[in-house]
Parts: sequence; structure tokens; C-alpha cells
Amino acid sequence: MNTEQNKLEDRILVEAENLFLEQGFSKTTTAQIAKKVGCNQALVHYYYRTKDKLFDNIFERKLKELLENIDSCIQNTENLNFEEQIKHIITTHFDFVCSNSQLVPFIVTELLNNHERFRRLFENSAKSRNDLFNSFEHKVEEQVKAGRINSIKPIDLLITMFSLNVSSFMLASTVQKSLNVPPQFLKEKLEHRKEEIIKTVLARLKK
Amino acid sequence: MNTEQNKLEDRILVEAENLFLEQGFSKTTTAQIAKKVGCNQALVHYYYRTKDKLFDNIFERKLKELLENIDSCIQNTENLNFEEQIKHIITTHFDFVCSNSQLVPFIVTELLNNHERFRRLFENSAKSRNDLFNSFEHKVEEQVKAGRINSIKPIDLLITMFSLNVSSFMLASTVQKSLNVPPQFLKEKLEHRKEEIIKTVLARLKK
DNA sequence: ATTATCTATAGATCTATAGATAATGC
DNA sequence: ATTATCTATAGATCTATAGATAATGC
Repeated sequence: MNTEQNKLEDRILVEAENLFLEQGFSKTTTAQIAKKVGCNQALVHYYYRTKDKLFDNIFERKLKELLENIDSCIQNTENLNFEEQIKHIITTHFDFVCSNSQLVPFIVTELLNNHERFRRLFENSAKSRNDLFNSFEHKVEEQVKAGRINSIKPIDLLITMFSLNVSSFMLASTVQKSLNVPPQFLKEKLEHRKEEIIKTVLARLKK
Repeated sequence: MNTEQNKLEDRILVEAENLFLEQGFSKTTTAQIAKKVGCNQALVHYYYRTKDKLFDNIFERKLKELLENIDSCIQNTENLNFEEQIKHIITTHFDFVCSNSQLVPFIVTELLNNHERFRRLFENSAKSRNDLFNSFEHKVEEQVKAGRINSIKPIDLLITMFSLNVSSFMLASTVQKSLNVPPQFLKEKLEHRKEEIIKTVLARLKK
């Protein structure tokens, strides 16, 4: 069977993803990956040639995952009024970041430390994203013109929402990992932060 | 002379700091450091024993630098009213982050990828910080009680300000390094963001 | 025949130290 | 004498590949 044939090839990808997300590029070795899979280290190179290509493969998909989630968050939800849509964007993005707890730190680390890789990948994906952003931009401008919200650049609104979400989560997750607070306590704090972020963003908009 | 004697010892520290800030721990080698200094690689180990201890030495001071700047930002400025003080905190912190452009990414990367080191160092510095935070906390609560601002937890206010500053800067610096936009353009964008952050935070407070 | 998997290893890289030599201060 | 500096290298680690062997599909 084909699925049986590809078993190790796929499992290498899966375990590599786990390890890269956990430890990052440099702390992960191809031998570690092979050990998790239960195969020989040479096989990792047989299928993916170099550690770098393997990482690229995974990073590219992870970045896509993150960007597509952003897309889906700002997607038009016709049934909601503007204020409700803003709440919806913050909530869905916040929850996504929290429930993919390794994803954001992984991307941020890479983004801060490997500009080359990021440049290459971002240029590919930038174009398709314009549509959704334009639609969101249009909606915000409409609200501003109609005098229903304070004047604000759409891009500022997005940056504020996403960066408050991301940094709140990263702070919480760092505190947890460094100071060993109970997960329940953290969860409550995060829920509280989410509400605080909503309040902050809505206050910026409200006339 | 003593200064002549310590010359290489000090210069190793300086060059190591430059390289660690630029490239992070794993991409920097003791041979690279020695080369920058113009001495032998063994000397790096002679003075600092291990690469890890050398890094600790530098990281500890850099973290302290960052935390002390936060302290100085929230320090009481008696001559300002509350709203002006908030503006002052945002501005001074924002400007510090921008003019120490390698510092924040360096700390964030380490914070995300080496919890052990962070735990060790943070516990030391946590206590001394209480005073200033308490004073700020008290001031905010006073304002809330007096009905001059909306109800908000002081810690939320701080997190919002600092994380908007940090993430705006990191985004800008990543965009610059990945997409090669001219520095002047970036500078303008950052100034704009700073004003936007001030607007956002003040709107959250304003009744 | 072709593809998958393994064994074994070359070769690169890097940290850390041992031991020799030079410089310095008493 | 003591401290600073250098040369040389052991030893660890890791990636990547060559070449042998086993499994699979026609």
C-alpha cells in the first residue's frame, strides 16, 4: 500500500515538526528525529536531503497555518455589526494562539533570528492576502466616514489587536515555563487578558 | 597599569556582547569572539571558562538593563498629571526600545528558548522591583477611585503599554531586515505607531 | 529493477584544556 | 613567582554521503 510505503517519510516529518517546534532549529539534530521515528539517521537525509530543507518544509507550512488563521479571523462575517466583528477577530485569534501554544513562539523566534528564510517565504504569501485586508480596510474606512468610530488606520487596528494577543500569550507562556505556575491559574489570567484587550481596542474605536 | 592588564579580558566581554546580541548564543563561537578581539581562542576560556558562563554574564547585565529601564519609565514624575505620566511612560519606553534595537529581540529570543536561564535570573531581580510597581499601582487605583479614569488593573495597563511598544518595534525591525525598506520610512512608521499606542492607551482610560 | 533502509564513516565544527612560553610585578 | 597569552590537540557532536542489504512491485 502507498500509505504503508510512505509511513517513515511521513513520520519523519511529524517528529521533526514536534522537535523543531519544541526546541527550535539548532537544538534539534537529525539523529534525535530519527530516534523518535525509530529509524536510522541516514533516512532523514534520504528523504529530505538536508536538515535545512526539512526545516524549511515545516516552517513554510507553519507560517502558512498562522497567516491563514489571520485571514480567517478578519474574514467578513456579514451577520455581525462592526463592534461585534472586532470582538470576534480578537477572540478567534486569541484562542487560536493559545491553543497552538508552540506555533507563535516558534515563528517569532525564527522571524527574529533568520531574516533570509522569512524574506523568501513572506514574499510568496503576501499577494494572496491583499484581498481580505482590502475588504477589512474598506469596512473600517466606511465606519470612520460614517462617524461611527474614531478615526484610525485599519492597519494600526490590526497590528494593535494581533500584537496585544500575541504578546499577552507569550508573556503568559514564558511565566508558566519559567516560574511553574499552575495551568489553571494561567488560563484564568489569559481569559482576563482577552477581555482586557477587547476593552482596550473597543475604547480606541468608540466615540 | 591595571587598565592595560585587563584590556583583553574586557575586550572579550565587549566583542562577545556584540556578537551574542547580533547572532544569539548558538550561532556565535568562541573562535569568532577571539578573532574580533584579536587574541587566541583559548583566552576566551581562560578568562570566562565556558561559553555558557560568558553568555550568562552578558545576558544577566542586559536583562538588568532592560528591567532598570522599565523601572525608570514608571518612576514617579511628580510634576506631571496622570495622563501626562502615562504618555511619558509610553514615550520613554518606546524610545528606549528603538534606540537599543538589538536588546529586546535578544532578550525575547532567550526568554522564549531558554526558560532555565530566565528563571534563575528573574527570581533575583523580582524583589527590588516591587517598590516601584507598588507605587504605580497605588497611583492608578487612586485615579480609579477618584473616578478620573475607567476601572483597570494596574498590571493590565503596564502589560498593554509595554507589549504594544515591544511588538510594534519588533514588527518594524523584522520588516526592515526581511524586506529592506529604507530606514527613514521605518522611522516615520514607528513615530506614527508611538502616537497610535498613546491614543489607544489613553482611550482605554478616558471616561 | 526500483525503492527503502541500514551500517559505517568522512569531514567539518566547536568547546575546552594541557602544557609551553612570554610578560609583569615584586 | 605570578599572571597572561599562545600553540596544539583531544574529544564531543553533528551533518551528510557512500556503499551494502533488504523489501517491494512489476
